[in-house]
Amino acid sequence: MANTQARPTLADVAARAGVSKSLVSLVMRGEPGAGTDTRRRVREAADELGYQPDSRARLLRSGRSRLLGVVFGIQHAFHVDLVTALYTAARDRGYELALSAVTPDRDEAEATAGLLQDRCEALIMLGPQTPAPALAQIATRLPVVVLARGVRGLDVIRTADADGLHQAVDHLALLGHQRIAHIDGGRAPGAADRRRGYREAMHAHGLRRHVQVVPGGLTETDGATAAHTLLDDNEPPTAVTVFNDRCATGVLDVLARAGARVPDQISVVGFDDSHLARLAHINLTTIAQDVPAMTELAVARAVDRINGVAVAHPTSVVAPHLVVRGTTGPPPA
Amino acid sequence: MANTQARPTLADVAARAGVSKSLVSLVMRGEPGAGTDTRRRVREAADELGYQPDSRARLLRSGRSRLLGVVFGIQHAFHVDLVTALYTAARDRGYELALSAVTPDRDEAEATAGLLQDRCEALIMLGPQTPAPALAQIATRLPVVVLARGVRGLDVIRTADADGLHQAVDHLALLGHQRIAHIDGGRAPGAADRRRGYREAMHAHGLRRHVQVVPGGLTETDGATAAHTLLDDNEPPTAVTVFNDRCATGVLDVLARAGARVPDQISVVGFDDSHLARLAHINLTTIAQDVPAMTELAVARAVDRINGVAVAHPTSVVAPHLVVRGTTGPPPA
DNA sequence: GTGAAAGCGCTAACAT
DNA sequence: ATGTTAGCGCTTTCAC
Repeated sequence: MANTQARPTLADVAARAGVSKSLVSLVMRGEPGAGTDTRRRVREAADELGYQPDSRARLLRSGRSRLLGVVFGIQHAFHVDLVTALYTAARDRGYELALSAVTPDRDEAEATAGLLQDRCEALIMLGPQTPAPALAQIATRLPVVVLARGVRGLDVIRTADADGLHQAVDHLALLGHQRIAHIDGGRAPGAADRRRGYREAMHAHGLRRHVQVVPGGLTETDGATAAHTLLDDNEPPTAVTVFNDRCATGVLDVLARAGARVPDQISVVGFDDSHLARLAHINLTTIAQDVPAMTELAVARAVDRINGVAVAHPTSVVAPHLVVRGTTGPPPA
Repeated sequence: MANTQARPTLADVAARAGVSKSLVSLVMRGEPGAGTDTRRRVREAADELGYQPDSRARLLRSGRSRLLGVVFGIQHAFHVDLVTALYTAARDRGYELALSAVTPDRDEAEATAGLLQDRCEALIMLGPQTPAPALAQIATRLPVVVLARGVRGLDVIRTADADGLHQAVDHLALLGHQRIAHIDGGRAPGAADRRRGYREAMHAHGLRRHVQVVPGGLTETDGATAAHTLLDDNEPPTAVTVFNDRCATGVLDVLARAGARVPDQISVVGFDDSHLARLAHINLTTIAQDVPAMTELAVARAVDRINGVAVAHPTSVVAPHLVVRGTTGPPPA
C-alpha cells in the first residue's frame, strides 16, 4: 500500500536497455530514428521497470504543455455537457484539458490562477462572470476563448440566443398559442439576448400585447418561483419559454404539483438541450445549443491563437435548433 | 490579443529587483530568510512584470507536486458535491486538486492515466468502477484513496450505508408507516449495503412481510421507471426509501404527474443530501452523507500515506444522518 | 541576510 | 542509427 520505491527515470531505462537516454526518449515518443531491435529492447526495459515519462520535465524542456485550461461552474448542468464535449474536441487536436472548477467556495479568480501556474497554452472560460477588463488583462498573457458569453474584443464562441427564442416562439405560435410568456435569466450570460429574441418574435407574430416577461434565473429554484408567479395570474399564459433547461425543470415541477397538465393546459420550452432535457420523464421541448460545434470551434480557436494563426472574426456565432419533445402541444380549447 | 511576449522568469525578476534568484525564490514562497526591504522590492518587481512561478519547474526541482489527483463522474450530482468540498479540504492542507473527469466518452482508465503522468502524489477516486485488482495495481505506484465504495485492502472512506437506511425506516415507522418499499441502486457502489440495511430495519420493526425491493438505479430515469412500477401495484406502499436523491427526483416527478400527493398519499426518502435534495421545490427528506467529514478524511488519509504515516484502519466509516424535509409525513388514514 | 552553483528528468541540437 | 552536451525554470545546498 506504500509506494516506497522511487519512480524509474529515463536514465534507468537507458541503463537497463544498454543505450543512451536520447534513444529511449525517441522510442517513448514514437519518433523515427531508432533501429527496430533497439526499439524492442527499450520497450521491454521500460515495461519491466514500469517506467512512465514525467510530463512535467518533458513539458518544461520542450517549452510546451499541450494543455488547455478550462474554467467552469461545476454546478451547471450545461457546463458539464460542454466539458464532456471539450475533452473529445481537445483530444482530437492533440491537447489535454486541465480542469479548474468554480464552486461556491472557490471563485473564478482562484480557479484561473491555478491554470496560469500550470502553464496552460490557452484558457477556455465557460460563461465567465469576471468583468471584461479583467478578462482582457488575462488575455494579454495567453489566448483566452470565452464560451457562452459575449465579451467585446475577446475570442468568443456563442449561440445565436435571440434566434433560438425566435424558433421557440415560432413553434408555439404555429401550434396556435397567443399568450406566450418568457421566464428570463436575469443577468445571466445570454439572458438579455434571449429576452430580446422573445420580444422580437412576439412582435413579428402580432402578439405584442401578450408579451409577458417574468423574472427568473438559472436554477431550478428560480424556475419554481417564476412558476408560482404565473399560476397566481388571473389569466395565465398557455405557453412559456424558459431561460434554460435547468430553470424549466423547476417550472415543470411546480406545474405538476399544482395539477396543471403539460402540455394540455400549458406548454413549456427550455433552452440548452442539456442532459436534463433528454431524461425520459422530463422529455422537454427545448432549443438545443450545438455543443459539438461550439466546443470544436472553441478548441480550434484556442489552437489557432496558440499557433499565431490570423483570425478573421473574433466572435463565432453558432445556430441553435428546436428539438420538439413532449412538453409542447396545441393550446387548450 | 496575441501573447507575443515570453513569460517572465525568476531570473527576470531577480535582475529587475537587483538581487539573486535565491532571494526571489524565498520571497515568492513566503519563506523566512529575506530582509523586509528586499522582500518589498522583490514583490514590486514581480508585480510589475506580472511574474507567475512555473509550477512544473518548481515541482520538478522540489520533487513534489503537492497535487492530489481526483477521478470523478462529472454527471453525478453527489460527486460534484464531493469535489466542491475536496477543493476546500485540500487547500486547508496545502494541496491542490488535479481534476480528471469520467464522461460517457472518457473512461476511468483514461481519466486515471492522465493523472499518473502529472505526478500527482496521491489519487482520490470517487465511486470508481475499476475492478479491485486494477485499483490495487495502481496503488502499488502511489497512494490511492477510494471514496464511496468499499474495496478490500485499499484505503476507503465511506458512509455507513446500512445505518442510513435504518434511520430512514425508523423515521417512517415512527410516523406510522408499514408498507415501506425500497427502490434500490442495482450494482451501484453502496447499493448492496443500503438494500441490506433496509431489510434489517424492516425486520427489526416487525415489518418483514411488507419488505418490497423495486429495481432502480442511480439516475432520474431509473427512479421514474421504478415509480411507474409502484403505481401499477394493487396495494402500493405508503412510503418509499430511494437509493439516492437523483433517483428520488425521478420518483417524485412521476408521482406528481400521476396526481399522487407527497407526503399525504406517499412519503419519499432519498439518500446523499446532494444539492438536488435541498432545492426549495424538491425539499426532499433524505439521509445526508457527511460530505465535509468524508472529504477531510480522504484528504487526511492521502496526506498521511504520502508522508508514510502508519494507518491503523484502512477503512473509515462515516455516520450519515436523517434530514427531515417536506416529503415525509404520516401515512394516509 | 544574501549569492553562487548544482541538478530535478527530460528533449533538442549537435556530434559521430 | 546512436551518443554527447546543454539547459528548460526552479529549489536546494553551501558558502559568505
